[in-house]
Amino acid sequence: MATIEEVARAAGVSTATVSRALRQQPGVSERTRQRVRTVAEEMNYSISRSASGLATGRTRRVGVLVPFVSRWFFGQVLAGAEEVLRSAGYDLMLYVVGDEEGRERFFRELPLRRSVDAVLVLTLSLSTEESDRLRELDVPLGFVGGRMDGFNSVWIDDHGGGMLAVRHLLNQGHTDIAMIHGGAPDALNLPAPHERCTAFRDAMAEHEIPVRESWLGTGDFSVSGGRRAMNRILADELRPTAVFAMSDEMAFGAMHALRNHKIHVPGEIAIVGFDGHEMSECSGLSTVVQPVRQEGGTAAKLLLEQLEQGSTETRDVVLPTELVVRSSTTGDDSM
Amino acid sequence: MATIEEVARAAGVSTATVSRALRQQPGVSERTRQRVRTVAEEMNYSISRSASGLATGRTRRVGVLVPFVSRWFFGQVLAGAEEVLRSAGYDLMLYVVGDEEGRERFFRELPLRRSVDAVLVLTLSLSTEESDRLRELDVPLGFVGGRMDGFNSVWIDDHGGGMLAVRHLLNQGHTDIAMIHGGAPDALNLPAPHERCTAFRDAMAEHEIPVRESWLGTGDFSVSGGRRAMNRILADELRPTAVFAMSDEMAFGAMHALRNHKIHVPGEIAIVGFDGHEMSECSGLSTVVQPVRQEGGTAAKLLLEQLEQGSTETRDVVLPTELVVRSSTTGDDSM
DNA sequence: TATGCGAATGCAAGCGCTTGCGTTCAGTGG
DNA sequence: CCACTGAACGCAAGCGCTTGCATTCGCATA
Repeated sequence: MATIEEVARAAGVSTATVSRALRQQPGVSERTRQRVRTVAEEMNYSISRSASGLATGRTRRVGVLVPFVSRWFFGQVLAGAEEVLRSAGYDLMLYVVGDEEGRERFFRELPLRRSVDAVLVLTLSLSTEESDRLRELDVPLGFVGGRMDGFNSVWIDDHGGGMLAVRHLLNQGHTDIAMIHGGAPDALNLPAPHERCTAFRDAMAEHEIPVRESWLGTGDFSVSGGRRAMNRILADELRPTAVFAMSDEMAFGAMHALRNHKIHVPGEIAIVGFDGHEMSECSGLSTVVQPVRQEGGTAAKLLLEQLEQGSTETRDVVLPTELVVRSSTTGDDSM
Repeated sequence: MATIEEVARAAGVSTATVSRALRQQPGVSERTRQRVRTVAEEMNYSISRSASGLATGRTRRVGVLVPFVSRWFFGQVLAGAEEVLRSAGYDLMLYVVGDEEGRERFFRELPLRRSVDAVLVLTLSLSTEESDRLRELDVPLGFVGGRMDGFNSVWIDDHGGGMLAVRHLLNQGHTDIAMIHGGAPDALNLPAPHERCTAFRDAMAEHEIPVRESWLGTGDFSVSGGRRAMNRILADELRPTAVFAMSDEMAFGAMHALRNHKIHVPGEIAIVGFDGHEMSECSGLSTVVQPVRQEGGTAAKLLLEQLEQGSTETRDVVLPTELVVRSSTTGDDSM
């Protein structure tokens, strides 16, 4: 594997010139630059990131933290970020810090210290200590899923989105509305889920409809959780006529539960989700669509911009949501 | 950010000793080792991967290639690999090479040259040139989803799994069986999908049942593709009584299509999938479960083993599949 | 022809580690 | 008491780049 030294010798120039030529820096004549490039290509030369990193102090690598990779939402966000990073010539180092143990270890050892130019946190709720620990890294930071001091933040209007969903149900004439939320401390205790909850209560309050507590279920953002929550709600003496699920996956679970109970959707119970999961269309699920990939991509872009400017100034971006109505809330589809 | 130099000075030893102490190498007394460790911790020292990499020629990084991240299957495999790599102290560099453009660029530039100790390819069918290009890297290679020369390979018995599924249908008395496969050149043109197809034909042949070509649909491994395929099959003058879908996601799509046509599952048409997708349980889908996470984890382990032994010898591992029967093929569940 | 001046290029000192080898030193057997 | 030994430790030469500064060179200007 050729080194810059060998390329320099082969091209009859110094290593300095090779370095400058290959990195498009000024101070090299066009003739020389071409020759160096050709020689380098012929020798199948590729720069040693380690050496380059040592010399410059920059790694051209971005660390990305996710709680899971195997869930649709995170996969999408990750894909969006990866695409932007890759086309900017940055490598992406993936850290999955879902379980408590891995997480604890991650923040203790902080393996990305000195090995990453920036860090992107995807929808992972950080404790104060954890975010401080990241700030100590002294590199540009990005966050998807809420606003965060010192982080370039990208999020959606969760409250607005939630209102969209619940008002839609209310407009259909529903008053007996149940809600399936994420989880106890709201699962990942992110602002997003909480906002959607608040939106539910606010929309109900708008119409002066009291919220029935036994119609509030917990589904930890999973399909099976959604099903369990729905079953629990159905165990109540009264039955709602509509359900607002805070994620599509929980909505899917709920729909399965309803099917098992032979309860017709939307005839007997209407249901609306949140996310715009790829399967929502097939399932005929009405949902609040968020631009998932774009969230990851935008966050990556903000990060790269800050990296290039070398500034410490962070930016915030709020992305739009949109209600897509399907057969799970309107009877006009065969269901 | 402290360097080894500063730690050495603070601990009153040479950098050599610090290096050896921290890396658990012999030649340091226990007393010294402890002192160094304490000092390093106090100073919040962390090694510079670049410098270390330059000096040793090893990066403690593994490159992972995936065609997508946002699909359940890939997410799971990736998660399995990540976990193993992380706990072995390796960082994972993610490369998504789904689209043709990114892929072409990836193999041309080969950004992981010199920046990775090993490469893991997840269910991505490589052309001969592409795999040769990886072999040129001269690092241990791993592959999930089939056998590959020069790669530590992990796969499942796709043919056996397919037989399991189809025989199950046959045993239920079905003879009119349709199949939804991945895609034209079998989508990612991996051995796996092809094997499952062959299994279908073999199982049918076992029972001397001819395959009806108009009951073979193409669903590109997606939910919507599965739905389309099912619709196309239903457009045939004859209607099958069972369907074998080569992936759960396509099976989900097919089930939605059936529901839209008000065709009862399994009463009128039974359906069996392949994968063990997390939603298969909720959907009551019978399926051939494969140990997805484990596939990623095993491949990572093989890679690490080879890395540690420094050998060039690769290994192959075949993981088991299992048929899980649910309500989509047996009527005993309310569906 | 002498002089000046950019542009092009080379020199060499790092960047922060690792590691082969030499040195020191306490302990041991003769 | 001395030579010897092995463990513990330090020296310093890299690893392959980048980059500030010095040098060279071609060419226009005086």
